[in-house]
Amino acid sequence: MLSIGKLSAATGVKVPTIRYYEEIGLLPEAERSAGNQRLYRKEHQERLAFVRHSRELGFPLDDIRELLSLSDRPDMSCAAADVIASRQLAAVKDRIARLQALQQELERMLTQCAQGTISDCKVIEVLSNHENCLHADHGEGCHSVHPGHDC
Amino acid sequence: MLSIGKLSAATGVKVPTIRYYEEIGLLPEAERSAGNQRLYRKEHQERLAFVRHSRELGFPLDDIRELLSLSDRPDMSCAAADVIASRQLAAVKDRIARLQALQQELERMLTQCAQGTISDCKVIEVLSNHENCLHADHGEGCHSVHPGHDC
DNA sequence: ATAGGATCTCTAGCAACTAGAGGTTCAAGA
DNA sequence: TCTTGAACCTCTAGTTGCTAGAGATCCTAT
Repeated sequence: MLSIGKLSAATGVKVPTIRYYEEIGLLPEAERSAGNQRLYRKEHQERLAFVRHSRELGFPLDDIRELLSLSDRPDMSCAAADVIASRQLAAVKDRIARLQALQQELERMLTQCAQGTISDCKVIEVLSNHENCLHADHGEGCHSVHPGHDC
Repeated sequence: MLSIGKLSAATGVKVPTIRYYEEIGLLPEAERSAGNQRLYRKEHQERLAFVRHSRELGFPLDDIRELLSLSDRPDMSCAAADVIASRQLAAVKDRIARLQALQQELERMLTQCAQGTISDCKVIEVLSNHENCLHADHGEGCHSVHPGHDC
């Protein structure tokens, strides 16, 4: 039986975060000691490790909730888990592509900056002028944009 | 003189977001019509476009606030703007590296998944076992970890 | 027995918005 | 000119995934 502090140390998840996970139903309610303190076992530790690893992989808590409910039913097909992971993979690839474009643009900004005054600083200039930017439009087009604005 | 809706259409920033930016002091308080509706000019539009583009590049609002105050003082050295952009570039590179590791791991998960049942689903298994993961430790080590936990 | 670290609950706050309620103003058509 | 309905106003509350603090209680080691 682990205290919440030990569980935290064992999993690398902070104490208030563990309580938060319990509160939102991601972890079951812990047993309590005579003095009302939470007590955990190996199975809780494993579940929490699962959550932590999934979070590190970028899964939102709702997806983790779903994955947990899947792993509780080991006789089901894993197609659902596959779908979640695929969705996540697509999101990761998309984020990488966007970030690489941003990286290019930031590098361009920085190499052009002549270390002069603000009035000829390319950083500010690039940020001011949307026209000659590289970073927009990767795949599904310019997101969250109003009609009439083409970036 | 543009209404807030026209400004929104012109910049691609949603109406409530514009009001929010004004509320937090990122944009100056707008003039008002006789009927208390906000009115904007070209300079507001430019400032908002600057904010939007910076947000797209991932700058947090506080950095944008700083960049805006820099661009208001065109006689100063642009070293400060450089610092902000460099910081952002470093953050972007770091995020790319992490995401690429995640991508690898997700792909590994998915290719190993035999489309069987949950009980032999690699997706769930990989998420359960932290030991054989590739994604941890990129540069500054395992972040946000308690002493005693080595990931 | 006691000191002080760990735990408890509760509330509030962070970024960066988004959504809704309930009320007012503006612009275009009849 | 009137009317209608879209756009605007303010205000509050919600989102995600936590984090920080207050003030009280518990547990463990000396």
